Amino acid sequence: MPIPRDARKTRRRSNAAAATIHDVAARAGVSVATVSRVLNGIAVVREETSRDVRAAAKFLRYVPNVAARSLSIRRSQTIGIVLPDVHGEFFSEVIRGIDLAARREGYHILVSGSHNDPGEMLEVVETMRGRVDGLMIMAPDVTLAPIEELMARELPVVLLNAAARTGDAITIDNFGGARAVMRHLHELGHTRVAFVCGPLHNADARERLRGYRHAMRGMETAALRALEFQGAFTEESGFAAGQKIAASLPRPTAVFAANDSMAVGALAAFAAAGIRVPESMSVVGFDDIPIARYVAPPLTTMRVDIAELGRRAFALLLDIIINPAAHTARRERVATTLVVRGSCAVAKSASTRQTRPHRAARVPGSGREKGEVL
Amino acid sequence: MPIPRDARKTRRRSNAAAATIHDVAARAGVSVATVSRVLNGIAVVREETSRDVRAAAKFLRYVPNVAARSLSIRRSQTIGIVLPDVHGEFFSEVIRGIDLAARREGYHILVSGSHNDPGEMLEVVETMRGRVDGLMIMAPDVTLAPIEELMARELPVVLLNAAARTGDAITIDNFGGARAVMRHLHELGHTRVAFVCGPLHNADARERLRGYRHAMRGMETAALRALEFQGAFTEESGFAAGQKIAASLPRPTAVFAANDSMAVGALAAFAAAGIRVPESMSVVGFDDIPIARYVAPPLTTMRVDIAELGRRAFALLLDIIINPAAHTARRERVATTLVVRGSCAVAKSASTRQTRPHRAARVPGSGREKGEVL
DNA sequence: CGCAAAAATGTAAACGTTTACACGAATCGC
DNA sequence: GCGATTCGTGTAAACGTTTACATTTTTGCG
Repeated sequence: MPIPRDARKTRRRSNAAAATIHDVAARAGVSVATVSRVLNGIAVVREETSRDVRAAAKFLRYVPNVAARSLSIRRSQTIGIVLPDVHGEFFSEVIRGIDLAARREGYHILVSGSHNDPGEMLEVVETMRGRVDGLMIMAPDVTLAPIEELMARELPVVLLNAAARTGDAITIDNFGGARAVMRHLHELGHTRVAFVCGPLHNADARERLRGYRHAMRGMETAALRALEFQGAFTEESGFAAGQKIAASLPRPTAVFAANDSMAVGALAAFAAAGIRVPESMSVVGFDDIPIARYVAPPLTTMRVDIAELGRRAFALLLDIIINPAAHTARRERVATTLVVRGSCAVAKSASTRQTRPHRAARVPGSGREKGEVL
Repeated sequence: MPIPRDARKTRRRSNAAAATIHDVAARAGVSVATVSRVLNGIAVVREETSRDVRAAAKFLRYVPNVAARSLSIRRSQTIGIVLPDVHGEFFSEVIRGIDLAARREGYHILVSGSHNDPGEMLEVVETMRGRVDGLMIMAPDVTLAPIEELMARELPVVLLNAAARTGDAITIDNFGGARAVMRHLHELGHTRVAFVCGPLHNADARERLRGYRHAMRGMETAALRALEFQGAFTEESGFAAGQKIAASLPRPTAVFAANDSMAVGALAAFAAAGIRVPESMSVVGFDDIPIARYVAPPLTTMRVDIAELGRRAFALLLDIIINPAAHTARRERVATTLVVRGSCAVAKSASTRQTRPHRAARVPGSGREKGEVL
C-alpha cells in the first residue's frame, strides 16, 4: 500500500499518533540522520543544530520507537528474569536488586515467574529469546539445572543460586554460612544440635545440610541422622519438625533450621509445647527475612544480602552481553553474615554464667571468615 | 551498504546467526508471506504447504524477531508494571498474579520498582512508552496519584490500589474490610478499640482509618483521637505503637492495626510488656501475610487476595488495550475476607464464658457482607 | 584568494516482520 | 466447456530506526 511519504506525514501530525524521527527532522529542518546523531550523542554536530533538534523533539514530545531501534541495532536493552514458582519476599528483593543495577545501565527487565517444571521453563525461555539481550535464571532445584546449559550458547545466561555445574552463576555461600552457624552454637556449648532440612531437590537446602554435617563430623551416622528432620522451607513444615524435636529423646539443646520460615514454625511449635526459647532450646535460622527480628524471641540467623545477589548477577550478565567472546565462565559466591539476636543461649550443661555467650558470640557483620569457603 | 540479498543470505546461513523468515521461506520453497501466514495461523494455507513450512521452521530453529514484529504490527505484547519502592511479599504476589494472567494471553511483563517520588516515576513511565502496550501503576501514595492522569490519554493505564480520582483503577475494599474488622470486635464485646494507623499519605491507610472511624462514630472526637496511634506500616512502628498502647490509661481492650506487619510489632510489644494476648488484649491485623498464622498467638486478620488483585488488573488493562475507543473508565474493588485465628477473645467486661466468641465469630470466608461496601 | 583537508550533514540501504493487493489455478454453475 | 468465483500464493511497501558512504560546507594554510 504505497502511500506517498508526505501524505503519510500529514495524516500523522493531524491525529494524535506519536511523532517519529522524520517529524522531528522536518521541524528542525535537518535530516533524520542528524536527529539520530544528536539524540544518541554519537557524533559531532554543530551546537546550534543540536539545539534546534532538541527543541523540535521536545516540542513534538518525541520518544524513539524502541522496536525500530532494537531492530536496527539488534539489541533490546532488556534482560529477562526467570523465577521459580515460589512466593515470598525473597523474590521481590532479588528483582529489586537487579532492577536497581539494571536501570543504572539503561536496561529494562522482563520478568516471568511461576515455573517449576523444566518444560514450562524452557517454553518461557523460548518466548524470551529475541526479546532480551541476556537471561537470568533462578533455579534452585537441582532437577531444573540441566536445561539452561542448552541455552548457554545461544544467549548470555547467568544462573542465580543454582545447582548447575557449568556456565556462569552466582550462588549464596550456603556451606560457609551453615558452618558459621554451627560454630556459633558450638561456642555456646551446644553439641547436640538438631537440623531442620529444606527440600532435598533444592540446591541451597543441600549445601546447608552439607555445612551442618561437616560441623557434626565425628558423630556416627546413625546418631547424626536421628538429629536431622525433613522440612520444606515452609513455616508449616518447620512447625511439624519442631513438634518432633520437642518429643525426641534425648532432646537436643539447639536447633538449626535451614531457613527462617522453618525456624519461625519451629518457634511456634516450641511455644505450644511449653519449651522455652532460648532457656531450654536455642534456635537459629538462615536468610534473615524481615520478620526474623519480630518473632518472640527475636531470631538469631544468617543474613543473606539478597539485593547484593541481584546486583552482582546483573554485573556478571552485562559483562557477558558486552563481550561474549572474551568472557570466560565465572562462578561467584555471595557471603553471608551472622546476626545474633535473642533465640540462642549458652547450653545448660556447659555454662556457668549468662554473660559468656555475649563475649563468645560474633557481632553482626563478621559472620563470614577467611578460608571457610568450601 | 547495498549487499545483494542472496549474498546476504549466504553469509547468514553460514555463520551461527539466527534464521530469519526468509531462510524458512527459502527452505520450504515458498514466499515469506506464506511463512508468516502459517506461523500466525492467519489465513487459509494448503495443508501440505503448511507442513513444509513448519518443518523448515523447526529445522532451522526459527524464532520470529520480536522487534521486527512489534515494529510491523505496532504492538509489543508487553505490559509495564511500575511499583513503588516498598519491599515485602505483597509485591511479589502482585507480580505473580499479573504474570499468570498475562502469560495466558501471550503477554510479557516489564517490571520497574523502586520509585517513590513523582519525578522518578514519570521518568520510568517515559522510558516504558513505546516499549509496552499498556501500563499498570501501583501508587498507594496520594501525592503520586496525579502524575498518571497525564499519561492516561497516551497509553492505556490501570492504577492499582491507588488514590486517583479518575481513570481506571483496581482498589482493595479497605473501608469495607476495616468495618468488618470492627464489627467482629464489637461482637466480641469490645468498645474501647485502639487503632494503629498507616502512613497518612498512603491511600490504603486512609481508607482503613476511615472504616475504623466510621465504626467508632458516636464517640466524641477527643476521646477518639486518644485511641488512634500513628504508625508507618512497619513492624518497628507497630512495636512502638504497642508500647504506647500498653502504657495508656484506661487501656483499650482491643487493637486494630492497619496492616499485619504493625500487628506483629504490637504483639511483640505486648509480650515484652507482659500483656497477654488474647486474654487481656485482642489484636487484629489486615492483609493476612503468610507469617500471620505463625506468630504467637496466630493473628486474626483481614485477608486480601493479592493474586486476584493482579489478575483483575490485567483483565481490565487488556480490555482497554484491545478496544481503547469503546472502553469506559472502570473502578473495581477487590473484596477482603475475615480470617479468625487466636488473637482475639471476648472482652473482659462483657463476657461470661470462653466459648461465646466462637459462636459469635465469623468463620473464615464470610468476612464480607452484602451492602457493606462504601 | 584558492585549494586541500576537516567538519557537518544528507541519502538511502538495512534490520525482519506483516499485509494490501495482484495474480494464477482450481472449482463451480449453467 | 466457459466465464465467474473462490482459493492459495507471491510481490513489495511499510513499520521507525541506525549508519556507511556521499555530499556539502567550513576551516586552515600558503
